[in-house]
Amino acid sequence: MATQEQIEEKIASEDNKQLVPFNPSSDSSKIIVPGIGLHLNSLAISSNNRRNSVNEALSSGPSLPSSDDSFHSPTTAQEFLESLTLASMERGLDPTENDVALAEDFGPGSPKKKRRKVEGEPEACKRCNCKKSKCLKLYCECFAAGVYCIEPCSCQDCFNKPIHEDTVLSTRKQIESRNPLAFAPKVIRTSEPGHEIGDESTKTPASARHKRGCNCKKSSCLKKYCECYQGGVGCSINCRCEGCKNAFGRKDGSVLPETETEPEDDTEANEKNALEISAKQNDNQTIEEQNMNSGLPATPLQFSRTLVQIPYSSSAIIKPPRSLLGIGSSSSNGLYQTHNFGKPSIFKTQSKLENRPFQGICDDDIPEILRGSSFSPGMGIKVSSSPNSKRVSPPHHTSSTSPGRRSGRKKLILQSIPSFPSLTPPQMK
DNA sequence: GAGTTTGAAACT
DNA sequence: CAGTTTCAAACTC
Repeated sequence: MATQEQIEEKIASEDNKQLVPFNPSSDSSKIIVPGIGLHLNSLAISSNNRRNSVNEALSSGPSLPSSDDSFHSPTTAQEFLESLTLASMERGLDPTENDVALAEDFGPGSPKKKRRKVEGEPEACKRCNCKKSKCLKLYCECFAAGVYCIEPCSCQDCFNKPIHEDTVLSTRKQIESRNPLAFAPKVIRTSEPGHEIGDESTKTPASARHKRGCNCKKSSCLKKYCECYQGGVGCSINCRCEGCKNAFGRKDGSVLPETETEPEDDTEANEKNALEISAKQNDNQTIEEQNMNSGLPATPLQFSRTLVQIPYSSSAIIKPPRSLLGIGSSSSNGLYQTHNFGKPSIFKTQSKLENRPFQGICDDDIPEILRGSSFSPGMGIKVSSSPNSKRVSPPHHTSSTSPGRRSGRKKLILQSIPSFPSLTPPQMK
C-alpha cells in the first residue's frame, strides 16, 4: 500500500518544515545549534567527526530527539522533561545480548547471522532481516529498538538509516501517535517486589514484566516467540496466553523453577536470564549510576539531555523521581543516538562508520521510552489508553529496575561515563 | 539453507 | 473493537 509512500511523502513535507537537511559534510562545529536542539543528523554527523568525544557531543548541546517537534529547543521545562523521560530501556532486552554487541557485530565478520542468538554468541545488536517493511515498522527489531540498521543487518530497502533520519523520525512519531508505548521497553522491570506491574500473582525472578503481556497460543510461552519469555520475564495477568508454562513465571502465578521446564535451549536462556537478573540485582546499587549513564554516555543526545536536565531538575519540574528521569533520558528519540554511542566510542572505536554513528551500537541499551514525548505531560505515566488494549502499565518506578538490568552494558557505560557528572550543564546560551 | 510455525504489528 | 492480513523472527528439517 501506499502507506509507506504516504509516509515518505509526509516526511518529505515535514522535512521542509522542521527537519534540517543535513549535510553530510558539515563540520562538527555546525552541530552546535544555538540553544538546545542538536539534531539527530547533526549528531550523526558529529559523531562521525568526533566519535571519540562523547563529551563533545554533550557540549554541543542537548538535542531532543523524539519527534520532529522536539527539534525545536524545548523552551519549557516540561518539554524537556518529557523528552528526558522517555526512557527506553530497551525493548527487547534479550538476556543474551546486551553487552558486547558492538564489538561483535562488526567484528567477526559480521556475517549477518540472522538473529539467532545462539547461546554462545552474545548476540550483538539487533540485526534485522526485513524485506518489506523497509525497517520502518515495528516488525523491524532495529526500528523497534530505536536504532538504525547497521551493516550486519540483511534488510532490504532499508530506510532506517541516518540518511533517512527524517523518515525514521516521522514514522516513529506516527507510530507513537497510534501507540504511545510502541517504543517503550517491552519489559518493565520493577525492582520492588510488591510493586509489580499489575500483577502480583506472578513473581518473576527478575521482578519484571512484559508491558503488554503476550498472547501466545501454541508456544506455551516456552519459546522465544513469546515476548515475555524472550525478555526473560514471567507472564503476568496482562498476558492472554494460553497454556502458559513460562519458565520465568507463569501467568497464573506459579513459577516454575527455571531448570525445570526448559525447552531445548531454555536452559541457556534461563541461565542467561538468571545471570542477568542476578547481575541486575547487584546492579541495583549502581542503578543510579546507570540512570545517569544511561543517558549519557551512550548517546550524545542523551547526554545533552541529561545535562539539560540538570538545570531543570532542580527546578522541580521533575516529578518523577530521578530514577525516572534517568530512564527517561533515553527516550525513544534518543534511541537512535544511543545507538551510536551506545557503544561508546571509547570502547568501540568506530567500527564501521558507514552508517555511522548510530548504528554502531547495537547495544541494547536502547532506551525505552516511557512515554512518547507527546503524551504524558506528567510522565506519570498513566497511559490509560493503551492502544493495545492490553493494559500497559507504566513503569512506576522503573527507575531502579530497568537501568539495572543490563549488567554487561552497564559496565561499559559506567566506565565510559565517568566524566559526565562533572560536565557543566550546558546552559548554552 | 529452505521451509514452516508463531505471534506481534498493521490493516480493514 | 474485532477479525484478518502482513511481517519477520524463531524454529524445524
